[in-house]
Amino acid sequence: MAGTRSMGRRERLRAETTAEIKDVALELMASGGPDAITLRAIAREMGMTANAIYGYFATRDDLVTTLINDLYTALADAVDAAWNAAPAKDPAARIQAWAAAFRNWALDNPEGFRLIYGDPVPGYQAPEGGAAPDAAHRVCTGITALAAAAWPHAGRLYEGGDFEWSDFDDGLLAKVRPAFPDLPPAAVALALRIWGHLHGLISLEVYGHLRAQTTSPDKLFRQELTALIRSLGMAPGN
Amino acid sequence: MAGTRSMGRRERLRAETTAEIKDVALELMASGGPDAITLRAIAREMGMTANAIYGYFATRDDLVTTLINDLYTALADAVDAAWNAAPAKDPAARIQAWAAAFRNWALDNPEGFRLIYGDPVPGYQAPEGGAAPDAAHRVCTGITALAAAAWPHAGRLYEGGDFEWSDFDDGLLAKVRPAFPDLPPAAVALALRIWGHLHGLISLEVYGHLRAQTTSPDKLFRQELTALIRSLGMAPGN
DNA sequence: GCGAAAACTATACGCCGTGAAGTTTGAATA
DNA sequence: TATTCAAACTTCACGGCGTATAGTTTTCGC
Repeated sequence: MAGTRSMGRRERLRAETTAEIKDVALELMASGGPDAITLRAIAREMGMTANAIYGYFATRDDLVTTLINDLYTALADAVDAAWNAAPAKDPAARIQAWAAAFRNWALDNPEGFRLIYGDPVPGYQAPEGGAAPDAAHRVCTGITALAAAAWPHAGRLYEGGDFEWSDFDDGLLAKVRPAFPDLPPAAVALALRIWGHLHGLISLEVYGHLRAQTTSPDKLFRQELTALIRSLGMAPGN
Repeated sequence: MAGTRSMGRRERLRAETTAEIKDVALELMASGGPDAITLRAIAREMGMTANAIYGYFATRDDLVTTLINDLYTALADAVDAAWNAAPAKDPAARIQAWAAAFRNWALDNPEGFRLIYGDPVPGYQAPEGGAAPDAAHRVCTGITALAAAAWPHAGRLYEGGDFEWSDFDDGLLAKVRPAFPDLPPAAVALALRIWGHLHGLISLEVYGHLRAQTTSPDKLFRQELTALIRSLGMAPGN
């Protein structure tokens, strides 16, 4: 927690308790799935009463929303880091690193993935401008960077499709267009499609649907990456 | 329900009650999401006691499992029908019809889609050889048919990848190999990847994640289909 | 008509989220 | 230092949930 030092004792304790609630909630989720996130269970674990948590989160759904925000931000951080760690001179390697980081995060945090991309809260609506939409836009921007890196090779394959800027969300464009001023709308559409491809395989795997079909999801994902790089007009490394 | 006529009065009533329980459960799910499937709510709607349902389903999860089986079978029927309705002479049209049917079913039955592909029951494991794995294999077989139809054009693009028959589930292969005796393992891998592509875009849309990025998911999916057909070495129609 | 089995109800237990009201605690102020 | 007051926390309560156990009613086969 940043700035803990500058707070008064009271605020510091409050911040620590808030953090502990979230930590315990994540532990419970890791061991028992999203449904195990229970105010009473958290309180039990912390030696408190369930109602005490209402001093920190207005409602159980509020707590879950906060967890989603945190997790989505962590996911976005992870893929950004992988992207930045790969050599900028080698777009194919960057793309592979990005996608592999995405899948690895999902496999390492399956319950987190479910919480982010599933819908644990019935009728849950992400608040406008919250951390989760921001993280979602970061992820999409990452894929757009991926598409942008490949656009010199792939553009001629995917241009057209009569996409216009008005087809996309303003918040997303606010992140994407300044970063890649020369990119056409078709490139953003390509990015969203790539997102869909990766998300599909990963979520089938995380939710256990792939397991019923193949014993080698790793191999399948590797093949997917190779095909992705090729479909972007580039040559896959190693 | 088949064979209703030949049953005794008792069995008939029993079958009707069972069907009503499932119907009410589906209605509740449609209006309030999977969490609204509650034994007490169903019983209330039927003018019964919640415990009466235990005469028909051993547990709430059993009921949900049955619903998943029914829904997955309905989905498999829908895509099979679309496939068969398109002219066999035009593989591209068949593929497009299949994929469009998949998406339409999902958009028409979003809660059903969640029930099938999400994980409403924590730690839920599909029983071996049940209706749901069977429907899953049917869906995968459908996509394999799709890959098989395109294999004459697409094979050279996707062969290799060192896939072997042992990489795939026996139940799936039992359906796939007799139907397409000449197909190599790489074609099944391609089919699973295509499944992933479609599933990804559709599930992002059903779960509301696409809405935060684009206002034209239809256009995006149309583009996806065009790219799919092209990536299979064929020419997209209209 | 009768006995058995099936269908259903009644009651109860332990979970859950959450609201209202009361109590403790600790920091700021007079 | 004594007082005050808000924050932190507890207690009690309500209704909803799945489900186990036991009891009651209905209905079919003989």
